[in-house]
Amino acid sequence: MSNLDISSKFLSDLKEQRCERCGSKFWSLKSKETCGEYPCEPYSFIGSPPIREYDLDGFREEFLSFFERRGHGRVDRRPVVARWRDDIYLTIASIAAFQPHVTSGEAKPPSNPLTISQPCIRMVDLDEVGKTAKHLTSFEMMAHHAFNDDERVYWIDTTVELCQDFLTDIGADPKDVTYKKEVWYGGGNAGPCLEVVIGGLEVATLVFMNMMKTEEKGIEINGEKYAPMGREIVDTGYGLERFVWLSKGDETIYDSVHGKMLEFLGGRGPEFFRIADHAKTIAFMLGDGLVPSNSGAGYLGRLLIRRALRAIEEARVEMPLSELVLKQIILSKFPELNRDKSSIKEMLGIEEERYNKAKGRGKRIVANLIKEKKDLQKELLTLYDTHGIPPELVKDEAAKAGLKVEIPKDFYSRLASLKSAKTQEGVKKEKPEVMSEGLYYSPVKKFRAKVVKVDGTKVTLDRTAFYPEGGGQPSDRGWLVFDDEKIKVKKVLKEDAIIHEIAEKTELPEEVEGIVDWDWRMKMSRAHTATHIILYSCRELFGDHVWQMGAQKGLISRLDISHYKPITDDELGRIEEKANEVVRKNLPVIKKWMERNEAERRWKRLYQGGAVPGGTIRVVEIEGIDAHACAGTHVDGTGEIGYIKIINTERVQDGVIRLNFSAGEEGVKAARGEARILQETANELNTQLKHLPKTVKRLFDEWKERGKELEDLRRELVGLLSEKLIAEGQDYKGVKIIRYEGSTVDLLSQLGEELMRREKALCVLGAGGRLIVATNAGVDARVVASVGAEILGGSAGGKKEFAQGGGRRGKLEDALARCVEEGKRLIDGS
RNA sequence: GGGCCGGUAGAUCAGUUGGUAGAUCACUCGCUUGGCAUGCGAGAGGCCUCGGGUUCAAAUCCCGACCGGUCCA
Repeated sequence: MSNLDISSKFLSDLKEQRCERCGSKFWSLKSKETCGEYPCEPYSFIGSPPIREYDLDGFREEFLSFFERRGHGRVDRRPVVARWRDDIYLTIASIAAFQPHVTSGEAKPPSNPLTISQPCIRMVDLDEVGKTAKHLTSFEMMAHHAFNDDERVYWIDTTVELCQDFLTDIGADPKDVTYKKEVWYGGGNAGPCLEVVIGGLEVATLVFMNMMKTEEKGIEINGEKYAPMGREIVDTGYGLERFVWLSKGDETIYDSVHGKMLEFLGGRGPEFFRIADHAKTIAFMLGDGLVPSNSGAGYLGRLLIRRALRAIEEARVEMPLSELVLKQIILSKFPELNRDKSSIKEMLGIEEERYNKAKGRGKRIVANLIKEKKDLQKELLTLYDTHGIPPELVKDEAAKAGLKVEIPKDFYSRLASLKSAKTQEGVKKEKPEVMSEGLYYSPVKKFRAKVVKVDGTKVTLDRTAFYPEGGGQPSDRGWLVFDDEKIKVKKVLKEDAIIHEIAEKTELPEEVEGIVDWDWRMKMSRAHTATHIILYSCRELFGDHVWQMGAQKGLISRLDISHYKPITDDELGRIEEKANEVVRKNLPVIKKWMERNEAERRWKRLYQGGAVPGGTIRVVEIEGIDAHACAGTHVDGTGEIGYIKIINTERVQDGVIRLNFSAGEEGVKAARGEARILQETANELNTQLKHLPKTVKRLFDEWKERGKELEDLRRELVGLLSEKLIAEGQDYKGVKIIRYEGSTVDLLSQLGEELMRREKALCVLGAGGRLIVATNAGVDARVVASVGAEILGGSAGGKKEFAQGGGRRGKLEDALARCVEEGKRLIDGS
């Protein structure tokens, strides 16, 4: 039997049949011509529901308690933002909550078997929402999972029986149920599956995961190869919303699921369906701490928000998006979504404002293009790609100007192909096992170790107290000591093993002594613990949407947090104060290894630094504050940090703010450095530190005032000079020849201008290494200026009536004389 | 994480092959009117984001930083 076959005692009691329409294999109690699923068969449940009527909360509880009674442990939902994964942004299925660590066998499941109702978000069908009767961007996937390892829980038989029992339990006629065989794959796993169909609607999928992706020989599914993984996992998915729809028999799933919301919106139809759907998905995203952004997971949030705003416009609903999202939060009855309500409201307000601005900007850009008579048709793609202007808007604006623009049917797919050509290969995975024994989590400053391997300057030891680079923490430094030698360890990396990079190539004895640069280590440890503290301070101040988005420790460290607006100077001060308060309390910092699922149960905000490998994870807890999954080195009490100085903040992306800071003596140094710069500035201006801002403002104002005065004076001088120069200038064949050496080019150009207004003249003006030729006598000023500039060792150019030039050598006086000569020659010739 | 745009007056934007920084709206003052909408005239308002380079000369060209917009995964 192949890994893709299904056999079950339960199914053998049913009739095995083949669909006349689509050809797929299926089982059911009674004989049927088709597999029963739409479009082979129409939705027969509409108007005549085949099960008892339920609402969302009622059905969810019915499901979970049914499986609880059948020995399944009930497990809390995970957030829709999949922070424990580095391959997906959003939770797209219930099994995603247990991938990859539980499915791979590394970590124990929180319960086995278990049942869960997991809110999921899928963006793939975004365009279908509202257009069809059944597509949603967010839904709850209810499931019963069994992980068959050393002990066998259950496999195909029990799964199908449980399913059938449950369906009967909620009032379905067993004869109405068909099980259709398919092949399932996703998230690196694959296996056969049964689609459970009632009334034409697929309400559940029972997946029997028994294979995983492989590079070697295997069965090919959708272009990828899969081989048996030696573990069997029951992965079921029951669509909560679909069951509720089935139970009500409404025309669309939106009527059944979003009835109250549609009432609140006061309308029905594709736009209203879309608003209801998107508002709920946004509620889950933001409620689970996603901050809208121009990149990363946050972009998916913004995308949905913009779609929702467009739908609101189309439906002419006169309500701000934030109100609709908050309404969905209330209707969904998930209390945890409510926690950061004021931030959610504010974020949506900001996003709405941003959208309106972008729209206004879009209109102006299109208007400009129309004015320039550009081919809008050709610009559609660029306009959307670089400015985010939807083609519909271009069409509307063009229509207002009486122009016709056609939106190509394949617009979005063309855009996609434009992109996919550029997408790069995925990042390769690292994380091999550590071969050397790591001593770096104990306070070991000196150790003896055997030399295992030397490859140039790369040394591997059987044990080491050097912390290897990782988790945003730079590696330890130190020395290897043997005989009479002491060699510097520059860097330590974790590759196959822990590699020590030493300063020079050398012969090493069998055994060496390692000395860790403890001063450096302590600096890094202080910085690392400080990072955790600052993150906590930010969350306390701003709210639950604050997560760590990245960090790098060093003498100057940085912490990136998710937050939707810039941090003010005042807030920065408060973060710093709060962080130092934690330092002063000298709270214990507890590090311990824990089973992943136990740690996850205990702390909800473990994964700040991103996905963490392994079934056992290291947890760093600052007592009474917070705990993170973290592999870095830390101080034992927050008091050891001494002092935290936040240097500044910067915006990394929309929704991500970077805080630069220093800890301990480095913090003091940073603070003193700032003070010194200020003091030097004050000294330079000959003022006291406290008067610095006032003085700088006064000086800057004065400087501007001086500029204006200078301009006035120049104007007066130009008036006087031009009179004088005209009087003194010599006449040459009806052209006044004026030659003058002045102080600045600015003055001379104005002077030239003025003289042109007053006289028919040839003006040759010079200042420093530069000269200006202005004339209205019909000769080319550029030629005249070039001749002069040549003498100065440079060149000249400009307009026919007004040229400039200059150089670095030679005498200005000679150049001017030569210009006059050349000017006269040209006048002769004209 | 990657790509594409942009940064000039309070706002929106022009700025020709490098050669004297502009328009429109808003603002201030004056005139027009019984008053308002308006109309006419004048004026004020610019480290052209910052730093470096090329050049006789950079808002303009090159490199870098900072800030902003936008699309995709």
